[in-house]
Amino acid sequence: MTGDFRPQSDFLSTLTGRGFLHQCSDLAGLDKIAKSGELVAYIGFDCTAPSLHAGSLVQIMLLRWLQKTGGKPIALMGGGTSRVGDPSGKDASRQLLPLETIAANKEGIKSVFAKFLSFGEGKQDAIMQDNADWLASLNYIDFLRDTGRHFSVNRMLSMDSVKLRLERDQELSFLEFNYMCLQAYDFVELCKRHNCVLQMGGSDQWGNIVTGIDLGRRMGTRQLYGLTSPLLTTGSGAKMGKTAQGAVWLDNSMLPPFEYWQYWRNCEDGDTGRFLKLFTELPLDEIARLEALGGAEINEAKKILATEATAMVHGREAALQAAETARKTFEENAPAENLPSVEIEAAAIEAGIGVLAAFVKAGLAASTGEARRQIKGGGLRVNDQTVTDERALIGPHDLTGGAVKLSLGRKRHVLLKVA
RNA sequence: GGGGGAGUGUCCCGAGCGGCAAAGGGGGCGGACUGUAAAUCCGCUGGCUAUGCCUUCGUAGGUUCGAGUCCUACCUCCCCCA
Repeated sequence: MTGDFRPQSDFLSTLTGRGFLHQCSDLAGLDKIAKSGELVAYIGFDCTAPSLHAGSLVQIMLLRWLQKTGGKPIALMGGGTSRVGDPSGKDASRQLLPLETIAANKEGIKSVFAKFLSFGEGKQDAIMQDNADWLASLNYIDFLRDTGRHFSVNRMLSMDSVKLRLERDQELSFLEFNYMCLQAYDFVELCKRHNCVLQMGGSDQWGNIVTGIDLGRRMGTRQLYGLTSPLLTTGSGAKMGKTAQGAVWLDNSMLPPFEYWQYWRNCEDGDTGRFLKLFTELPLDEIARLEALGGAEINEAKKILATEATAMVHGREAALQAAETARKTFEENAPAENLPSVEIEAAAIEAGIGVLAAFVKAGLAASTGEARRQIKGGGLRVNDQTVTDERALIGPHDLTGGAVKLSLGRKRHVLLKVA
């Protein structure tokens, strides 16, 4: 997509070099602005969840690189659009969120951004905006008159996202159709308020971004630009940021640093280089070296990936600790006191707790039934001893340093600690 | 408005003569093999105080010893005609 264009700006050369660039509306034009040091850009984020997960990490890194290369990042919260509900969930299962929840979610998300961006009042400082500020008070008639007339339905119908739906005879509600209008309006509004001329996003946002650029032109803003990142999947095609246990949250209260570290450590061989470029800030030549490691040596690269990626979210100390915990656990098969833990009352241990209940309590099994099945399959271990009797009890004699180590499979370990 | 079809295991797709906790996939989890990878092979994939009990096939009723299966009404979606 980038052709042979050689960007002059630090921003675009970083993006192209690291594999962030999928499409851009005008590379040369954008490059010029980026080089001038006046680039203000935004990315929109949903605030339907209390935090962000690894699926948004590419977007977050885009903003981070923007700031590091002299630009001003804007994180736009979809507080206004969240009030309408998510249109893409076609079964009405997605509820409208109460305003307080949206507010709380915004706070959580902001704390994630704070780890990646420096916020403030300065020229290059990141800011957070909420489109509820302008969308919530929007008057329908005014909107139609001032903005609505600039949207070409013909054009919108020709966009892939819409066209596909029509061709497949899938329902496309008016509400959903309007999302791109609102998003386009956001872009224009941010341009007016903050001189923001670039919207970035995942490649699935391309149509919406272009609609915004178009609206800007019709409404007489400066020339706007759009840029998308590739939609990330793992080598085997799975969506980034989701595992069976749930999303890979970027918040230590929702996902312990150790598990975050593990997520990256367990990436597929073929993803290692790509991920190093996208999710760490190691120099490219260093990455090239790591990427070239063959066979089992690639594991060294994965550990570096895991530690670097974790350091960015949870701090270097926590990252090193996670690395050390993993080393003890997996390489030495030694007890590691910093594994994720769950507390249990002393009295319960005194009396003896059934293995089934213990694994459920530790969150390693969803139900006693599942725990039972795992035992049958040889998947559960207590202090590294495979459990064979589902009626076994865990008592004081199983404690080492006030904790029992419960394991599910090779990789998932939880310490049950006496409170 | 008229005619026809469909909604199944709370991840998805999808079979299902009145005996059904319900075939088969995919996905996921566990085991073996490895390198905490991939591929491959094997097992598991409603809940519980468990030789039994409870809840599941769009919703609510009905027939029946017994209903995912038959009947009625309703809801939702799709197709054809107007």
